[in-house]
Amino acid sequence: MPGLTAIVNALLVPVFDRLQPGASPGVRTSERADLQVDGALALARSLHRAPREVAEEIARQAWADGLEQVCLSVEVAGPGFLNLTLSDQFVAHALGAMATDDMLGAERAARPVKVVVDYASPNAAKQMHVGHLRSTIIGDCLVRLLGFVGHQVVRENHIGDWGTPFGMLIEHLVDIGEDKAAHELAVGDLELFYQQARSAYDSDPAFADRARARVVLLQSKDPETLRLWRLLVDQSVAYFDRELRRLGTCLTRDDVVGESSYEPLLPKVVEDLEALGLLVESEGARCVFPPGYSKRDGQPLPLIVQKSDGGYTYAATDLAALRDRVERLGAGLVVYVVGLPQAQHLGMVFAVARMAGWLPEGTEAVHVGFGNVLGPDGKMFQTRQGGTIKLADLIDEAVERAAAVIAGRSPGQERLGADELGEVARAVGIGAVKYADLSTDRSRDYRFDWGRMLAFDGNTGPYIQYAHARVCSIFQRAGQEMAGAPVAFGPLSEPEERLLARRLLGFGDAVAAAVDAYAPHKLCGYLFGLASAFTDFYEHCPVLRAPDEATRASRLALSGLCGRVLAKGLDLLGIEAPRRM
RNA sequence: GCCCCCGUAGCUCAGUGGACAGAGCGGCCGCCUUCUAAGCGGCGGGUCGCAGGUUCGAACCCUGCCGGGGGCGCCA
Repeated sequence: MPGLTAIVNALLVPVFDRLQPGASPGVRTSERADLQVDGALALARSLHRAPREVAEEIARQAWADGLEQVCLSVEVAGPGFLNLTLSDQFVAHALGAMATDDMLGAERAARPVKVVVDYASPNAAKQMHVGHLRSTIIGDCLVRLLGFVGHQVVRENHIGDWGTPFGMLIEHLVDIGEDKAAHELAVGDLELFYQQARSAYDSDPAFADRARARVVLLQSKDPETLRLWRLLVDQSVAYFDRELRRLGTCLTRDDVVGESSYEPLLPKVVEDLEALGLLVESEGARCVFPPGYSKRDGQPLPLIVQKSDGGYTYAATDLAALRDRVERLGAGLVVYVVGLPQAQHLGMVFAVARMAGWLPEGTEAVHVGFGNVLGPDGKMFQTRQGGTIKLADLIDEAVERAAAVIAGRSPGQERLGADELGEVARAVGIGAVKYADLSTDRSRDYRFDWGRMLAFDGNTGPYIQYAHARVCSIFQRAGQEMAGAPVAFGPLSEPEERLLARRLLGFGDAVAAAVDAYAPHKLCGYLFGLASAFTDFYEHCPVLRAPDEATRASRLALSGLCGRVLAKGLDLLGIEAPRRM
């Protein structure tokens, strides 16, 4: 279903086209009117005419062309803007159409493709931390958004399960014994395991020698080494699965496609690069030099695919993965939810893939980068001791803090039972963490602050959830299901009804904006505006005690649609919407 | 030295070509016999890092500079 701006835009395009082919009406939402049209100003310039005069002419012609069907009035304002006031009938009609649309007014992708989303990507035998949390939360939201608008989404959790670190990890496993190692990994004590392996490697030359020898065994597919490696990876994956499940993500064990999966493809990547004449041997390493990248000294910067010792680099793995996703899976778009420091590396990988023809015309690879997670002090988010914050501890703390806030609610209201309180605390705590991450521009560093993310005021998860719970409360008192809310929207005579209606009709545009820019925060911003508009409406417009039956039905319809949009919006963010809080 | 990201109210952040730059928090003042006051309204608060340029119009685009962070050959 086309959005509101699209409908009005379509009405105006012929008028603009007549004055100058291709001119854009520039319809947008506005604080001064239901919709605003900016295009007359730009048009006036290229026609060398007075802007207000052009605006008047457009208004007249558009009115005759059918704008009358949807608008109560069109006014020329300021230097030449058109302010549109939509007619009540049209707003009511649009709301009705939205309420009966299973996309709630969002538009399907014009060209649906298979999209691979590469996200989360923790390292086997290593703790998951806040960096993985960001990738996971943002990636999961994009998976939901892209799927919602009709793309076929393939999730890939590209875990680090191959390479030189596994020599020392396997030797450490051998040293402490398989049973003990399995136990440590199973209970999620990966930090300890990794650090011990690391320190043995750094301090014990004999251990380091064994570790290096083990890498060779692993690469030559020695059966016993592979068995031990498998043990490490399986335990790690089981641990990741538990944490990701608790977080409430779309990722499952089936989505784990580790670096090792691409290992068999690496020789062919290098062979083919060589056959294409792209491979250059430099200082013993085998490299590709994509144009546009340079080193400190201004010389071309290589993407090293094979080291001088014959080992493959992660550039080779990334190339193999990208190639596999396009060639075998048939991906038209591959999205990498990876930290911003990887921008140059991924840019080079994409460039080389293009040069090699592995990323043909019409297919696209996108780096959806993100900034660091900072602590409340503005420095890297760490424990007081300077250690990594475990994802599991973070989730525990979120749920505990949410429970404390919920338990401290003002007296005189219905108390939640212990079971429900636990469930709500889980939804609110985890939702707060996710929302805080998603609600700011992902390319910036973001400051992790418990107090702010769990506040019930402002652009927070709990605030949106609370607005939804209030809608549910109305329906509970009315003895109705929200899903079965009326879809007949009345006159909307109060300003708060009107504003709520306008905000509701913006859902499709908000989804499109978030998808187009891979920017979840645009959806968050929309939901905050909607929740605010609902709260305003709720304060000023009694629903169940409305003055008359028609108003009551209309307000119930508005509430119901709002509740559904809030729930859907939260769902797209990967956040639950409890019915009571 | 080159490249990338960031710089907006005391704080945390929206806004990336359109009308007087917005929100939340914090501060001050109001609002609960009324569908959840976990809320709402009001007041105060900004040379949009600096300087040029393009444009009818710039926080937004271009150039230079300042400040913070990151990257720049065999770790991933």
